[in-house]
Amino acid sequence: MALKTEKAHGALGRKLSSVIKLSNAEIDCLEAMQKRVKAVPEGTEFVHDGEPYGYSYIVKQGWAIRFKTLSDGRRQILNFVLPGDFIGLFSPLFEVADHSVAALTDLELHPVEPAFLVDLFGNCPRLGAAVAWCAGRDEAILAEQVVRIGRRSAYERTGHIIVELLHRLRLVDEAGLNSFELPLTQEILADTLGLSIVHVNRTLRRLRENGLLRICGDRVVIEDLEALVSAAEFSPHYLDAQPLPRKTETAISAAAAL
Amino acid sequence: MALKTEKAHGALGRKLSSVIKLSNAEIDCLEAMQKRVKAVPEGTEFVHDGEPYGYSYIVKQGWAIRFKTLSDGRRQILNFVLPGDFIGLFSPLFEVADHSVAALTDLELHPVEPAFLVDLFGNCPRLGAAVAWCAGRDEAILAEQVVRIGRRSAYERTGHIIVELLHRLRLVDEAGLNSFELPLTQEILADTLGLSIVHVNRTLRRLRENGLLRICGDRVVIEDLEALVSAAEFSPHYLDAQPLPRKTETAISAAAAL
DNA sequence: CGGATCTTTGACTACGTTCAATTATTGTGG
DNA sequence: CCACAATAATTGAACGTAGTCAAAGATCCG
Repeated sequence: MALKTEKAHGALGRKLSSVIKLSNAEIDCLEAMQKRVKAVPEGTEFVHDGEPYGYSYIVKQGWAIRFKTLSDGRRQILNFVLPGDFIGLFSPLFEVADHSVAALTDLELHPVEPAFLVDLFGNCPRLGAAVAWCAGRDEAILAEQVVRIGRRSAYERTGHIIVELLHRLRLVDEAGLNSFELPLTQEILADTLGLSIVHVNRTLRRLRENGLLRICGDRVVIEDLEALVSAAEFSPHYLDAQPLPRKTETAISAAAAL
Repeated sequence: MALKTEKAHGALGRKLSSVIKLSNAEIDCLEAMQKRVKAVPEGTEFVHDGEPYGYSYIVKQGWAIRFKTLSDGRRQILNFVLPGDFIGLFSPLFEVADHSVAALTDLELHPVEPAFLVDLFGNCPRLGAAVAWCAGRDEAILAEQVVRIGRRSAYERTGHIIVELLHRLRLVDEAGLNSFELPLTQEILADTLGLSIVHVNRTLRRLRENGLLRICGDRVVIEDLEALVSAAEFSPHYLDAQPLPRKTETAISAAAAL
């Protein structure tokens, strides 16, 4: 069973490892949760606002967007869904989806049964807590998206999201030290940042001219991370990625012992 | 025990009743969760961004805001916290808070022990599911906030949040048919909607002149709800407030039986 | 009553949008 | 492998929504 301690167990495993030290039983459980694989081709909208959500998913590989569309076509992207992220974790609790989800790249998903999640909290409470941590972190990311759009300038917004993506991708081993694959058009970036395409283009140019970052093809290269962090006033603490507080760990273990 | 079916059990009870039919055992549990009461005077910031969160709370009475502040003083309010809402439900899972919370009015809170929440899912899974539903709904509200700020005009934004508040307050019996108490200055509204105070003022005037709504003192009166909903392109489905899907109910009951 | 906070309005500014056209880039079929 | 269509990126010019600055009323509250 030595293999089980060998890292991996997917992007989700890497993410959760930053929060709890996974036991063998928990690794088994995590693997059971990621048995099935479903492929979704690039461009597919596979969750539709206002329609039943269907499954919860874990993203094994690829990028997706959660978004809403207004009647006149305006679109707002809520956030990016990256490897190791959940999609629709709470969806079994709702009649219909409150947003749509589409694949930005070819996707590989692990469908997760609602019943499996329910059992998780009973059978594997530390893992359940770690999954709840994911939900809390996703909400923190969404909260930061509100601040980004509501109170930051276009220049700050654009820099800020790039640094956020760097941090999130690093956590699942999908980013280099200061560069990563960015499978986004400027239109997608615009709909994420609440800007027009034209203005995103001009803002990226400014960031490039100032020597902060460069986008070539599908790749971002951060030329001066320190300056970028400072220009965007980026603080990573909302992304957490630290072990659960000890108090909480003990409370969970106590509950498990009952 | 007839009294237990008599409605009430606080704003949270009213909210959860729309999702699950509460059994007597669940009502007992809900009451146990709301034994302690803590008063917080108007204006107090009682959760601080970057500092340990402390407790989770249930709001018994009053309004609060969750917000973030940038270094130069710009502030963005994430959302309003109303009676029956949770504050910091996930906070035990994080080292520090990713936002601040302040009382807009005098507040009465029920502090909730993390351990209590952990036990909840084991002892009272339907109630646990209902609490999870609250978390999912809060995320949906935050998602709508992103769309509001990112892709709606000032006029739409302002109308939209008023209708949202009407719906949310109705669910906990805090709103009349088309009016409610609104303990907000225009500055608070501005920081919520990502606008300047001056522009909020002008936008409210336009809404008034168009006969959609009127704010007098601490009260909003919606003069023409239909027109307001249409102008703001408001769709209430993200606020859900429907019974849990049957499939999910059965999955939860099955887990409980083990 | 008087200070503080909040609201309201005007004038000016600016950040970001819209419209339009040009130039890559990408993907596809002949 | 190239031609062509489609998509994406880039740039310019004009416009408009919303921000800033400033000052005058209104309201609240001790």
